[in-house]
Amino acid sequence: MRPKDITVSDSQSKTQPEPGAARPSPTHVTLAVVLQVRDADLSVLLWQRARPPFSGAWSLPGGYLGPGDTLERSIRAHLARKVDVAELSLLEQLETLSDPGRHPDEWQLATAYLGLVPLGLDPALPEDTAWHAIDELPGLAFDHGAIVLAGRERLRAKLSYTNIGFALAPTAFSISELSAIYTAALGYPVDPTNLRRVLERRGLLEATGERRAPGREGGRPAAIYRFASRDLEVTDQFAVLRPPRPAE
Amino acid sequence: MRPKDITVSDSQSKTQPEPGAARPSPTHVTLAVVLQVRDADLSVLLWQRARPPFSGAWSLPGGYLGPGDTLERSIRAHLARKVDVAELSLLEQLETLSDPGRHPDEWQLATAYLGLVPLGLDPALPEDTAWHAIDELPGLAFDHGAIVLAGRERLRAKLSYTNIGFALAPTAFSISELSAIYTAALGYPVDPTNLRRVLERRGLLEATGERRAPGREGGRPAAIYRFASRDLEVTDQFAVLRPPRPAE
DNA sequence: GCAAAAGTGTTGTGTCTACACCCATGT
DNA sequence: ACATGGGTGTAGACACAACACTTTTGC
Repeated sequence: MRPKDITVSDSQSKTQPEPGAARPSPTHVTLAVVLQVRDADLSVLLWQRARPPFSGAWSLPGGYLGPGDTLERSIRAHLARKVDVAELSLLEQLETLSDPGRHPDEWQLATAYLGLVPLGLDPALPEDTAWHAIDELPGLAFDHGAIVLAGRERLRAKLSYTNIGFALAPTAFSISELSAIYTAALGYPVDPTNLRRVLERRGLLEATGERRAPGREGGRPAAIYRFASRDLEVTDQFAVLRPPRPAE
Repeated sequence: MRPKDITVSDSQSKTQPEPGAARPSPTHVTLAVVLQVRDADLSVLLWQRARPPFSGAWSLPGGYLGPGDTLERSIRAHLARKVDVAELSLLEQLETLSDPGRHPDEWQLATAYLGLVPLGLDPALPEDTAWHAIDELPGLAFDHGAIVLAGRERLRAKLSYTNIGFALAPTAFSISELSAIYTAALGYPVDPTNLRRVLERRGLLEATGERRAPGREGGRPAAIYRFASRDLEVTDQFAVLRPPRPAE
């Protein structure tokens, strides 16, 4: 009844692993698609590889899974070397990639995570790390380009039927700021008027009572809101936020 | 710049892995939540463990990842020992679990898949394998109970905004049969009248022109339909199929 | 008073549920 | 004929987009 294709790590028959060759057991890395709205663009945190393979190419931050770590602890630890982990407002698993050809030199599995950073934070970054607008990505190392797109799609879908917006927004914000965040993340304009009504109907939004002082050009002061919860919740199983109807 | 917590599989500094103890590299298994509507119940394929840990307990089918395999090839191969793989109408990745405590004896990662089998097929099963109605599950080994629930949730959500119904339905069916399938999978009644209109509006349904001969009790013969596509497609990013409004 | 920015009211539309009604067949 | 099950028509509920209008501020 025991699977017969085990080689290493079988507690009964202990074989010496053959390093190099056709490695019997894969290495495992964790990666993260860390997204933030910066300057009205949805951006991703990339790291420039210093050595082969893909030397010089941009890639997702991450690294090997350490002994006894969970996947989540691993990616948090690797990210901590790039960004202050306390600034991550959300971290969730995306998928695990296993194509044997995805790494040229070794058999490597990769578990990808989606991480979000609220607007406004600007963590200090190491030299080899930078934000890139997701619409103008360079070619990425390995299969990382596809992973970034998967992360963006996950975010876009969840904006519709969960309160995930809290993870992109600062703790307090005006409705027009929030609308700008949704617009950047979704890639199409989101009407502030209707956005507020949708989020209010679902009980996601709370008025703080404060108001933002208007700019030098005047204008009515904006009311300041916060999200009622800062934990991910599915608010509408069957959701919302359609793109605008295309003009005739 | 290189992650510092690597042990094995670092091509520069080759260290001898320490087997046993705190194993430096995890084992990796693939598991599948295989679902089918049987007798008006959504059911899952389970396998009764023959040896410790959890000897005698029911668990998800699967096994170790073989050298050079992708995760998907691995779970297909393991499932082939239980069910004819040709009968799987859908297979997609769910999540990868990595809690070090999830297996009592070894450090083991598990990647779970969701598999679907169309109504009507009744594959021959080995002695130690059986279908269980998902609403009356026994306690499962490891963390498999939670994985089953995750699989069911994924299915339920996708019934709303994709054409995933094709994977639960036979190739040809009447609307009332299809409604029974959706009802079993979702756990609440789905009106056949409206189900047809929703699926037709989205262009998912095709009339074959044939009709089903009525039963011994008479009745109008049912028109026979098929799904227009048998590949998974997201049909409505922002979807549908609400539970019935609770009666006052 | 006028421009600018925020917020409210209102209308219209698409998509769904609910349910009454009509159709085709067997006995 | 009438019971049984399938199919159609229609009305109402809702949630949303669109957009005109009103409010509040700075200059």
